[in-house]
Amino acid sequence: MDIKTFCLGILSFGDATGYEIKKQLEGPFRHFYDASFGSIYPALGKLTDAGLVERTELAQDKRPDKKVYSITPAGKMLLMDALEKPVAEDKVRSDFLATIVFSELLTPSTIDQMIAVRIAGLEKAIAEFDCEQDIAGPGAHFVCGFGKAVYGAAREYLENHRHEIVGHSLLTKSEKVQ
Amino acid sequence: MDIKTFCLGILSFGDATGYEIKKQLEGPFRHFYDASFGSIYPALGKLTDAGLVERTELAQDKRPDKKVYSITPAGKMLLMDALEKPVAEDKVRSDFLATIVFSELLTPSTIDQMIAVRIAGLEKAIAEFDCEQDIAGPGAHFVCGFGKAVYGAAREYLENHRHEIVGHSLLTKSEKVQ
DNA sequence: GATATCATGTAAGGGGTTACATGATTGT
DNA sequence: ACAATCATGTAACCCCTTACATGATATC
Repeated sequence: MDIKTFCLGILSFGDATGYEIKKQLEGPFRHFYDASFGSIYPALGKLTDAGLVERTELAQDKRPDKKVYSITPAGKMLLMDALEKPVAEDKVRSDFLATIVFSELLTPSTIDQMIAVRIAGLEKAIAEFDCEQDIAGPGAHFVCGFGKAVYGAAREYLENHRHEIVGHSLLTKSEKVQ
Repeated sequence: MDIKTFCLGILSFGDATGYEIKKQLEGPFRHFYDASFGSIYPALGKLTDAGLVERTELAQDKRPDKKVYSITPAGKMLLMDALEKPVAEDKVRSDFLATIVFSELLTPSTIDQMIAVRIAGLEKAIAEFDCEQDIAGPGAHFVCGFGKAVYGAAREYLENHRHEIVGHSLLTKSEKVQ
């Protein structure tokens, strides 16, 4: 899903500024979709040019004018068509797992700490999926439940199996280079 | 983890050609790390220039010369240093979940089919994690177990909760645009 | 006094994919 | 016949992030 479609989706829940769309991506959703200002603002500009959203400028004191975007009927039609199409496969990039594959080259304490950090990160993410977020509705609820289930399983696996990976090698770095 | 480090990691298990490195990324590992020829070949060139790997050309009949790469001691040192550094957070991009967030705009049958496709994809991935792969060792085994646990939890969640998301809206598209 | 929040936007750069170029052999 | 496998490499392109530019107000 490109950033334009995502913005249309957020705007289908109600009017928002670029800044507010970005804030959505700091909640639980950031765990499976992310974007920066550098892609959000240009996307909103293009959507406006295409007549898929409308822009209302609100003058503000001592701040840039707030630009509130709302989806147009044409935008909503296009959004629904886009959502109907088969979705691309999920893409995961895990430096953590890639490092684990090569973990024979690491010291046990490094691996152990890496896993501890990862468990902490998973717990933080699970807590985020638990919180109330701006966009409610059955879709967001389902997704948060999914996140909790999957990240919970990841944490559990790490806790139950970390002993299998830590301590497989006790060589020092200079010995390993041989 | 950049592609150069990944190539060094694969080569730490044994010599390989660019083609063979790419093949590794068609097994279970592709679910958390991917790269194309367009990034692998240039990476191997740079690693060779930097003296981190060595290239042996094997002439072949009716085919481009096979170029077998092997990691040098300097390369192994650099790899171990790179692996020791704190890893970046996992990055997930799920058009599937993003679409679910906006699923109020979809017909129940579309959602239902999307979930069915996703479950099938997860089952295929789980089977891949189950197979024997070229790179064995405790790291790869741990990672495959992780994949099975996490993807299994995802499949289970979808099976147990799909009824909560399907059928929340029975409006036709023209009604929804209103 | 420093950091966070609010609020928008641009430009350079990075990391990657896709498509192209080449071409025999083997399996369906 | 057609697709897949083997085998390498380049170049254009794309999308996105990072950093920059601007600046008041509120919080710690």
